[in-house]
Amino acid sequence: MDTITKILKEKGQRFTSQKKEVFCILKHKPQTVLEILNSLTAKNYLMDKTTIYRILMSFEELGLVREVNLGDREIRYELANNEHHHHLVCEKCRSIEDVELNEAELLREVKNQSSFKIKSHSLEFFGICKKCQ
Amino acid sequence: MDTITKILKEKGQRFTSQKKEVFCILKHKPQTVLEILNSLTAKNYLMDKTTIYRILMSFEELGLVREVNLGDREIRYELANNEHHHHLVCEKCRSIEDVELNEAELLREVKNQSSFKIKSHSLEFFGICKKCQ
DNA sequence: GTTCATGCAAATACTTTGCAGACTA
DNA sequence: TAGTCTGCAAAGTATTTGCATGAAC
Repeated sequence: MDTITKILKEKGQRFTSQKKEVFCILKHKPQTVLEILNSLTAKNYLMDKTTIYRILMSFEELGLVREVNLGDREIRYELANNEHHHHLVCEKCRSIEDVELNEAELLREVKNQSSFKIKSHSLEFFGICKKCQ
Repeated sequence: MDTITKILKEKGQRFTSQKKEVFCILKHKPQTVLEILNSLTAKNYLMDKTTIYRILMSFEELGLVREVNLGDREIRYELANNEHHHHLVCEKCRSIEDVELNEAELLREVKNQSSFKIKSHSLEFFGICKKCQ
């Protein structure tokens, strides 16, 4: 929460209460714009949809937030600075579990194959959760 | 192209020329609905947008097609049975490079951590391509 | 011939834009 | 106080739905 103010300040941007709320709500899990809106409403924090779109766009450009696709034709957003982790998505109940993996080996493999300069990656697993099996 | 007719038949579905065209167009690269429409138009094959939506939805349910997110707020579709591979996406020019990786080790790691039954996964890398560096 | 699929039109839903007023620094 | 940000309204896109016609088997 401290880095965010610094990053915003560097770009001459303001740290508003709306930005704070969006940032906090994203700590829980990746969410679509509508889900974020609903989460905020549930917390009794009313905010216009447009503002959410604008904040997400700005956060994404600043590298604070990244997109996640959980395979249901929706784009979700999650914090980028969170401990880097990946998702197990249940195709039945759509629940999300987190896993932490060591992907150093993978990155090395890519480096060997290509002169592409990797800055980030996204890795999602799809299947059936314990409950639904 | 043979498996597809079989899979469709099993579900009592028809193999139409529209489905064939969508299937073929997806061989080249992951594309959004609009991109598919444009690719087909360029080939002089006119098809209604609605039909593309419906075919993609059906292909996805049958496991023939999967979603890909290249980080630009668009959902693209690609063939699922293609040799399994991953993407290097250039954040500057938005070009896509393919890589093949051995992810057996990763899958094993997940298995150790969770009783989730994995059926598929998606892995994308973001960064800067050789040209744009 | 039966059943499923497509195209068109219309209805919804989602996202972006412009601008006046509010707020941060 | 200057300059950014927000909310509202409206415009612009994208996606879904319903139904009549057409195509596959």
